[in-house]
Amino acid sequence: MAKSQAYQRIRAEVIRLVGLIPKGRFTTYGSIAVHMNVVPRHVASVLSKLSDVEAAELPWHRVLSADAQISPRMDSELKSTQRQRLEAEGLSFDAEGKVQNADLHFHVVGIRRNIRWDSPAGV
DNA sequence: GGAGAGGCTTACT
DNA sequence: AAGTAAGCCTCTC
Repeated sequence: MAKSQAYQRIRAEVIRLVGLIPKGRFTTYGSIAVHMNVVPRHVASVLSKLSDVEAAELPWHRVLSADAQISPRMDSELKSTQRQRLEAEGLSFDAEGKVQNADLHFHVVGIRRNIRWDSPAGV
């Protein structure tokens, strides 16, 4: 029995969902959180507390913040790593660290809440 | 057992 | 439009 079954469940789901993200796509903490019916912070916390093995195997870099940006609170090294990995997968980043064509590369995690990128008009 | 913090989000000011 | 404040639930000290 784990310390908290809830957290175990959450972590397992996060891992699974993140692992399901296809290459060249991304999703957001909020999307995952909503999908699991948890708060976004949990998703972030889970990712930050992942095991080394999981962090190495899991494409956590495909998880971005709500605005399709790399989380600014993240460690500097991780931020650059994340960006490099995403670029390596074919994603493009703006000078601000925003994903270009976010709506095109967004991976829907089961459900989708009302994603409000700045310009849905482009679609 | 209580208090602080956590890779976010949303809403109001 | 940008910045500040509160919220969510769980973990860790």
